Amino acid sequence: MLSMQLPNGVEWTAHCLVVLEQFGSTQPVPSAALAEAYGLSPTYLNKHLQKLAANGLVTSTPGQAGGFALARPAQEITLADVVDALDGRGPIFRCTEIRCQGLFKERSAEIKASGPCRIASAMRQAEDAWRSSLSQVSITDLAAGVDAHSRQQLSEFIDRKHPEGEHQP
Amino acid sequence: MLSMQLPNGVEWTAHCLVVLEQFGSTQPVPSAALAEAYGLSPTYLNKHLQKLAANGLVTSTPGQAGGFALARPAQEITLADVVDALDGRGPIFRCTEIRCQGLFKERSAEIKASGPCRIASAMRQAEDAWRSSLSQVSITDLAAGVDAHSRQQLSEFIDRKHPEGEHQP
DNA sequence: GCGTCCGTACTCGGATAATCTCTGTCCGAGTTGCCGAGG
DNA sequence: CCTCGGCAACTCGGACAGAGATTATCCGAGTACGGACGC
Repeated sequence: MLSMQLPNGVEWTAHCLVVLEQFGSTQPVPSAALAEAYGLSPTYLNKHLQKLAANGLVTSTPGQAGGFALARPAQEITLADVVDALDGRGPIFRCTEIRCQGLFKERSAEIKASGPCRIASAMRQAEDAWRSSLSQVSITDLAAGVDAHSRQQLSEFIDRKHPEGEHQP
Repeated sequence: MLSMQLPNGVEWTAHCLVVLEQFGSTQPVPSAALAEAYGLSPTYLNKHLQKLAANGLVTSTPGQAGGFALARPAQEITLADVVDALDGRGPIFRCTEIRCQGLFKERSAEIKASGPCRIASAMRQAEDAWRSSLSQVSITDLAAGVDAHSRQQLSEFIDRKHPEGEHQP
């Protein structure tokens, strides 16, 4: 038995967003290229990117030479946005108010009037700390950690897929 | 589609620990009584309490008049301990190092040498903030939020199950 | 030579199975307390 | 009256199904580019 963990699509799309940052909002990158670059399942990655598009993080352009591109400046996209988009911003801890059940069913109104459940409060506070930490990390910060060699390698690979205005007889 | 959330056993056992705090480490409380008090599944709650016992949070005494009791002072048991015991202290975010896969498979050593993955670092930092917040809330703090009427109601209910030295012809 | 039309190839997008964790339930092993018999 | 043995009931503990979410995959709808045709 392992433990609670958030969908691994978060990791995938986070890396993809860093790649998209490298190419700006002008040049769309197909999901198939991103998947091939990182050795991921193309269709499944596409599914995750769709969620990001539905939440307004990236724009999707269909047709030839289409793909995904950042919808906003990279500084304005944070890890919290990614998690919210993929995981549905639902609270990690869902209070079912069991303090008002069983023996205490009759007094639920009285109990709730005496104050909020402290367990739920503590959990929410911890979750706020988590989200706050995530919201302070933008795609720009993440991109700064990629070494130059990898960036160049990516650039060449994507440009090979998009012969945008050069060579080839 | 809902969202990632931690097992609801956390909520159950947290409330149960508050009850156990009320009775101290002297008087064991059966899991069946706790389940009936809060209207929960007796066997499933038992399963969760077993995990707490396995992690040294509570002591389990078998036989008649047995049950569960706190293994440590309530101040020394925090919500972080509960989450770790039930959820297996595994990290929420598991980095699979996809930055070293696909195109970059050949250069994995070089990339890892250039520094840790910033996505993983940010995630770990956020998780640390979460754990830190949880570790600052003890069972004592939670017990302070229970109204007196509920405490008395619980005391009467449990004592009725444990006629410890009084009445009955 | 230029504009228009059509075909093709590529993209995203949603609908469809397989796998795994969590949820819930059951029954067995072990221990304690009680009751009766014996000294 | 005290001690010992057996019985019964209750407890925890782990093994056994079911539901839900995540993971993974496939195929269809739509769009933009490229070339061919007609003017």
